[in-house]
Amino acid sequence: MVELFTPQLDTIFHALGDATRRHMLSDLASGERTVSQLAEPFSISLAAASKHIKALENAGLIRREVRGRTHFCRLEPGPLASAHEWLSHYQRFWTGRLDALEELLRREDTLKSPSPNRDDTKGDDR
Amino acid sequence: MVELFTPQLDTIFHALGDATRRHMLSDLASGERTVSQLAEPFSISLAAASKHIKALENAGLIRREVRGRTHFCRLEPGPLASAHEWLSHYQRFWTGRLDALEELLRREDTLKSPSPNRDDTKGDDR
DNA sequence: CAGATATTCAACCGCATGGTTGAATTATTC
DNA sequence: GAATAATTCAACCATGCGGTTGAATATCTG
Repeated sequence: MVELFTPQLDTIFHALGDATRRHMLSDLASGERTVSQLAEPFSISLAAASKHIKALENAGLIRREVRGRTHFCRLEPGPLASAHEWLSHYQRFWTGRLDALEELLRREDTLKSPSPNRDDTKGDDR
Repeated sequence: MVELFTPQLDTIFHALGDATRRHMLSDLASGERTVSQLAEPFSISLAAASKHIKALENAGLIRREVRGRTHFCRLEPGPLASAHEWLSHYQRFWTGRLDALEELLRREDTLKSPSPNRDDTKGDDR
């Protein structure tokens, strides 16, 4: 179907909406990192970093493996793929390319006939 | 550089982190909508919808054109493309494929250290 | 002009967020 | 066993968010 599991997208996009967390992800792109390593570039407390990491973990964006007293984090690609896929749905808007489905929708729109979904024909045109 | 203009990504991803706003965007994908039309599917006040719309506008995700007393909103693809592009940096993690940028980074990496893959254990004792 | 329509503004509420600090937990090391 | 290291927990604080309601601002219409 067109729509993904939206509550997950909520937490994924929310996690991505913070520069610190995006930076952590980009750090994790080059390999496994411990909590302290992830926290190091920022001038925030370790507790604050821990919360960020938990947000990422909660969104499924990273996975944590505890070895001894150290927590190692690794990137988990699935949710990133989901977000990417959701955005791909709008790709036609910046590429200008239409696929079959979009062409259909667009045809209806230019014909100005009542759409299948919402027939708000009460509005005047200009 | 790998990173886009991060403050913009903050607001873009934040705007996308709400199901109501994502729904509005998907509505706008089939064409121009007024504020009331955008608000209609949800059981929230018009003022609340207005705030959502302002968040989308603020992130540059939509553009507003006022004709008479009615505000028409249209999708603005640029920021969506930015978000999509940012996520694309991580595409290799779920496709297993390397893009050009990654190949470059990786080439540098393999030149520096013998470890070919992403395990860069730097001087870690034990 | 009066009234209806479309939308925003302003004040408020409850709750989540991102930050802090200090104590607690768990694991390693001497 | 005691000290140190890695991380979380708990309490707290300021700020922002998503929601509400009621008034305000334009604009269209009769």
